[in-house]
Amino acid sequence: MYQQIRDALRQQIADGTLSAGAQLPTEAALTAQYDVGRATVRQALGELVNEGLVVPMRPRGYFVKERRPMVFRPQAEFRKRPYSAEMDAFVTEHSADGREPRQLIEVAIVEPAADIAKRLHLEPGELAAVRRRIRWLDGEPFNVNDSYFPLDIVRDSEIMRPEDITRGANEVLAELGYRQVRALDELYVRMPTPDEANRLELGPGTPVAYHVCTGYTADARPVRVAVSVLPGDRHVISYERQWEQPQDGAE
Amino acid sequence: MYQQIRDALRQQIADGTLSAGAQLPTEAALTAQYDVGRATVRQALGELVNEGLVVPMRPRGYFVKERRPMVFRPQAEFRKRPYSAEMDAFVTEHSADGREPRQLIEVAIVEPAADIAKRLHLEPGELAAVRRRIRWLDGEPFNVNDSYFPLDIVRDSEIMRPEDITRGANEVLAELGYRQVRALDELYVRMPTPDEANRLELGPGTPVAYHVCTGYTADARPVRVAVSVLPGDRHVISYERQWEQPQDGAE
DNA sequence: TCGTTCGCATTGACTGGACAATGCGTCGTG
DNA sequence: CACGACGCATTGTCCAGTCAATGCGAACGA
Repeated sequence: MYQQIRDALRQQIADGTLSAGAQLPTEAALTAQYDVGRATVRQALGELVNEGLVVPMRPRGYFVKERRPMVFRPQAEFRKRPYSAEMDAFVTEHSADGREPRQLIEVAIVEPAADIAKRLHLEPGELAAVRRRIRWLDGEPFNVNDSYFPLDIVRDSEIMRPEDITRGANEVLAELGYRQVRALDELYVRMPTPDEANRLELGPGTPVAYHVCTGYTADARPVRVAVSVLPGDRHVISYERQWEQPQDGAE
Repeated sequence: MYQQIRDALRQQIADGTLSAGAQLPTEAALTAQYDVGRATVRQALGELVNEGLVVPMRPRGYFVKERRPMVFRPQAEFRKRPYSAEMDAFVTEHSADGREPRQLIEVAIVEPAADIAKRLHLEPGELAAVRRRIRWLDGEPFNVNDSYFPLDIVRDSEIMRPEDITRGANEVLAELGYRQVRALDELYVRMPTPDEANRLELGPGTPVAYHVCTGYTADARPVRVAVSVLPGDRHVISYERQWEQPQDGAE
């Protein structure tokens, strides 16, 4: 059965017989080795592909996938440096040293999708400004990040210009009188839409994290919704938490 | 081609022609409708299954998958009640009212896997206690959560007993003199291993979040590593963040 | 009326083929 | 030596069929 072939190959990948980047036997070789039809071999290989373990490089053969995750730290927006030694070590361990970053920023005025509008407390028809950003690393797309702002508060501000804002869009918002003091993060885990798979060049078997961050001012007004799509094989999402002495425990 | 069939069905799911829980046309119906071989239809349906959009309920047919995510809030361990009104609203929106929870706890002494041992600063061969917990909701497995503790600090404590600790394992740790003041969270997004897929009854096309939380005492000693496996179709992971007035912005 | 058995529609697994698409290397040519 | 054309190995797509597994409902029997 195809499960035997699949499990045998998976075992070889797990125990290192087939190391990262190595080529698997060809379909023809497996067909001969196990004496089955080609469809059976293809089903076995297909499942490994969907598990994200191997990648077909047509027409060169199947290869064991490599994984080099980079740290994605939502808290970095407002706290550049980690405050604990553990996080420091963790970030440097997964650093992008030697890889060449690139990004493209694009600004538009849109009527946001229903879920975005709801988080920004916008009525149907109200407009928002969106800064769309795509990031590359070594020429490969890494993640996309769209930040939405209510149009009436950022109109004519620096945020509408598609250049990199070195001091940060959040700082510009603060200068406009909308300093964020709180944020709510949501993380959804799912398979990518076909559109996302195209833009991020995702192979099958690569899930994504869909990260939505809503930032609030001191008077509880939402002024920013940042939506990120993070391919699972290229990211580790990380948070650091700290609390004061009298803690109320709960399992 | 199979892509046309796949895209047509996906469109019908997206625009509501096929609503959540509805049955898709059978393979035979699609074969006739598009005048193609059955393998072609199966490939189209297979891709939709791998995207997590439809579920095959053999032998009744294919059905549109339903998604009812529940909030997973890592911060709840140390802060039972959300501190912002937004989080309050968000949690109640995705509440589990009317669904029946159940859990099973199991305690063991193990030599932890290398990645766990590293986070706990254990030498190879040193032992750890692990509290393994599986949670169900309405009789369906929901998530698994394994908490590791260095054996030498929890030996003979309440943590070694496989009962529910109402005041929380963290509180017990604190009573033993190991109060946690900091934690580092890591989130990996990937497809489940075959073992995870079995234990959590995951269909194909369901990715998981792999959540690792390491808790530290005031003198930076790691005393607890909690590993959770969260099926993507049943969870939203959520954090709330707050910061003090002088913020250092960074885009 | 209730319980059991059986048929049937449907998907799962598989065969053994065919032709198309594609990247790479080789060979030949200018 | 450089460049282009070609062949080839390999995967992608597809066909037409067979047999097995399975859950549901209908028919049947007590």
